Amino acid sequence: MTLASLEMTTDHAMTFAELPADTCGTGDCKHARGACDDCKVRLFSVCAALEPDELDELDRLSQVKNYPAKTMLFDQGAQAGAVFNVTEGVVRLYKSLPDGRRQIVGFALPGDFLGLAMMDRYGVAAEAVSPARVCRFSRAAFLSYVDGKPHLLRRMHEFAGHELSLAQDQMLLLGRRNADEKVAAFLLNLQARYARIGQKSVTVPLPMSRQDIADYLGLTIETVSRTLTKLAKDKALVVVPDGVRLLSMDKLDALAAA
Amino acid sequence: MTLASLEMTTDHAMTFAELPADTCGTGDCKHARGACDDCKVRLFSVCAALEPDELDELDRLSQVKNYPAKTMLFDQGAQAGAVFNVTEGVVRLYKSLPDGRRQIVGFALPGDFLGLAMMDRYGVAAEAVSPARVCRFSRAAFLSYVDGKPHLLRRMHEFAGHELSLAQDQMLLLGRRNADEKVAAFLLNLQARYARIGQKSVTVPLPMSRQDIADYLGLTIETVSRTLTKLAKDKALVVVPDGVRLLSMDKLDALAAA
DNA sequence: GGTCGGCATTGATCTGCATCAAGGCGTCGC
DNA sequence: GCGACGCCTTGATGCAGATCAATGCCGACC
Repeated sequence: MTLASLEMTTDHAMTFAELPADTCGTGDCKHARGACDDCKVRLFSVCAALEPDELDELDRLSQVKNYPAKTMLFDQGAQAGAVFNVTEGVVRLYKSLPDGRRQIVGFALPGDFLGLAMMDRYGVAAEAVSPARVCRFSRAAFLSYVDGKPHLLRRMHEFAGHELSLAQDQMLLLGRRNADEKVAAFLLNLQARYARIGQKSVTVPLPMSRQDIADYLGLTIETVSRTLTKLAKDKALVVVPDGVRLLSMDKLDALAAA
Repeated sequence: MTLASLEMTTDHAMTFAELPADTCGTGDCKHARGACDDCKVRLFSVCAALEPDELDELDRLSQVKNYPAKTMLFDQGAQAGAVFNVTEGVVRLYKSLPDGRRQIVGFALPGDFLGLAMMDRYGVAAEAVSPARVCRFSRAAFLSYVDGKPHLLRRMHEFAGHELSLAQDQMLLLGRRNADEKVAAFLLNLQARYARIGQKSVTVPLPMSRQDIADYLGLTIETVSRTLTKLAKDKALVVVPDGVRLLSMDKLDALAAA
């Protein structure tokens, strides 16, 4: 249900502090009581492990926050002051090298949790790709909340295990697949993730830029573009504004599977 | 302290069953009472979270098992019948594509735990690189043991978070680094891991084959060989039998950092 | 409505690593 | 001792994808 989103300390030297998150008063922050009740992603997220009264308690800790596209939720290496549950929009998680090369390690969709590992520093940076809404919890508060709720910890561990599995799939993709296979696998993967959160369709929205896709697949923007054009020529898909329509699952599956 | 070792279900179709593990009577299996007491890796492993009496209990669940080089501990997609703590030797964890392409997602060293995620199927295959000794626990028994020990679950979650961080580092390496950088980062990483388990040295043993290194770094065996030769020409290291001696941390660091 | 800037596409060329090929070297079995 | 095999190194060549460059497209802003 998720893509890479565990945050934790790494051995690397880190820079920057967490961006100011308490912008209450600017209108994009609410201590929204009862927000959990009609939360669209609750059943997909870690919160599904909680009893109603526990959910109420969590509700009181949460803060709904909106991030416009291209704004940063937190930076790689910053003190981890908060954990997040994405409820709307798409967030990119990435690591960068000093010379600017960037690897996107995952796109977080609604229902995904950022900060699963509850470590004291973020291991990746997170930026809104499209306008995003999140449920924000102070890390300290969330930590003491989890303490004494083994079933929640268990669920978070399950999520973490799933994250790692996806990370390992991505390693296989990055290390051993060619451009066609990478792009096909990416599109089918994204389609399956949309389906799981209730958006089943052969039209796959691509809110992220070609550069983002390239940085996720270990390619260049030109290769992504050419590959999409080639797949379109082969009638495997059609490129539409802000997305693709998948025409031949057979052809795409064949590429993605191997 | 670890490399990729969480095991879990993936979305892929899987084949094979777990290999027969109960070969007691052949001499490579012991229900060794008290094995934990003089365990060399206890303080590095998840077990360090346990109280003496808890350790005794765990001891009774454990089974010491030896795997000769090149034997398989478990296969990708098999029912996860057991979890493991590596105590000696090196284990490779990998995923394969139908056409035989292989990606090693991690090398497990003494202290590393295999099956952290406690899912019902293994997401990767595991094979001994060098003769390996492990502490084996039936998954069901371990699961009920962990149940009611939140501090152990917490520690396993910490390990899982660390694993994911390493996986994300590896994604950056696979997607965005060139051959020189990959090899340098690999060697420094391995050296640091040996140091943490008490083997601090500028001579880094390489028990795995060039093919294994290539499959870990997303390269070919020839490129790994040429890169080592080149680094040796540059006086950054010397290739020695079954390993390398690191001569210039500066040069290697410069490559590995970026 | 026009210009500007960001993003995507397409073409030409280059290059890092893969592929193909040939030995070298150490170890094992007989 | 020596042939065979596995593993590694080295060299020659090829190619997938990177790089360089030009153009198109569209929405924002004045």
